[in-house]
Amino acid sequence: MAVNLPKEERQSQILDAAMKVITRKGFSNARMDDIVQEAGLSKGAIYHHYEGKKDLFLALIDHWETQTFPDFYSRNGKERSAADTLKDFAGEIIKVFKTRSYVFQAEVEFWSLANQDNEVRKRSQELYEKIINLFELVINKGIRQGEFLKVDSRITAIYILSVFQGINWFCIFNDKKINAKNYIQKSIELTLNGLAITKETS
Amino acid sequence: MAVNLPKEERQSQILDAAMKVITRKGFSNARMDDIVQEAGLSKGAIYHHYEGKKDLFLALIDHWETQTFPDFYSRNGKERSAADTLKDFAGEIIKVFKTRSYVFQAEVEFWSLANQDNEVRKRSQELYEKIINLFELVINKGIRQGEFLKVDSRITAIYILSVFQGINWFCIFNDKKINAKNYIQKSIELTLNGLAITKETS
DNA sequence: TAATATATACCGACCGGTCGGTCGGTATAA
DNA sequence: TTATACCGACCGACCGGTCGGTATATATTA
Repeated sequence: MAVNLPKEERQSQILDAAMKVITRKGFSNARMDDIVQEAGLSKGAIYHHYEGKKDLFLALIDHWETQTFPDFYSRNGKERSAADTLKDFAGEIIKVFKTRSYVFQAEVEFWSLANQDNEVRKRSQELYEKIINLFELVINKGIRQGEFLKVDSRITAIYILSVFQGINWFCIFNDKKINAKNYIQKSIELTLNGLAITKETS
Repeated sequence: MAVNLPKEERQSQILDAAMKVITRKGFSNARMDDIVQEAGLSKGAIYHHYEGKKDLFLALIDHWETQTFPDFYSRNGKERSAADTLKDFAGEIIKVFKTRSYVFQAEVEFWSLANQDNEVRKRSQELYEKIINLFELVINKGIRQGEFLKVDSRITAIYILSVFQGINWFCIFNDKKINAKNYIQKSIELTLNGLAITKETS
């Protein structure tokens, strides 16, 4: 029998296992027994910490938030220009893609389930609102400082979010012609080009 | 008992029903019996036309392609500029969103399942490659005619695809501040701004 | 310090509802 | 008469969840 661990550690262990299994097989095809096996624990252990499969998934959304972009929120430093901050974000995306691309596969699952379940929708939206707000902050700063055109910050934030989500293409499909890093780099260039008041020749 | 229909009509009827149920409940939660009921037929009828649930879903991908953007491919007329053609695409997206927004919800399901199943991945990618190729055609035309910067056409095509996919935000979540039409319009503006050689003041 | 009691963490065999798929049959068309 | 289309009761594998139990940690008492 596994030695008793502090609640937080054990739950983190379970969530990590759930993340692996669910991103690989999808929520519905992921059996609780798969997660049990991946975690190296037992059904009892998991049901001791979570009420059920859905509860576990909801916890996974929060877990995703805290784990995936730990450096995201600290990137909005005062000394950097808005454009540079957005480039930093792009760099973070590339970094995460290289080390933990399952992060993006998880997102696909979030969206799919958000479409079917109100609680998942609510939690997912809360998560994305935070990211959108962060983007808006940067965009508004860029506008204020005369760096960017006077665009609608929320629309533009969703725009950038969507462009970043495009990385999913490279997580799910096989693209032999271009790679994710290239996509993100060129994309952020294009976006900044569209936002900039004076056009840079690349 | 339902009157025998021509194969194509009956299959289309089944696929329409499957589309409705699957976009609402997701593939796994959609029961064959749900589809049976929605179609107003019987299990026997559906299993007569399709080998099983997965086979039905694969057929749905093809069905999606032919049904959703009937006007997409005809939009690339020679007389219109590349920018205008992209604007036309955006207009199509808005039109589809208004009349059949489930189309975009279906895409989320495609991506989710493509991540888990090779056949679904293959078919989905084939579908998207066609769209990407179409976009590339327009982008290359824009470059050739001195309208656009000399960007990588494939990356840019995926970029635009991603921006359009952003409409899913409005299909799945509740955005009280902005709407899908606005998003698409401003987005295509931003994108064209980024691509354009001479900057238009909006 | 050891013995005892209580609470918490963990185990895994088992249950029972669900749902994809089957198949013997009937209706319709050729 | 034959072939095709359609019907729907039924089967059984599968899997989320349960629960009686054991192990470990913590508190209490002698």
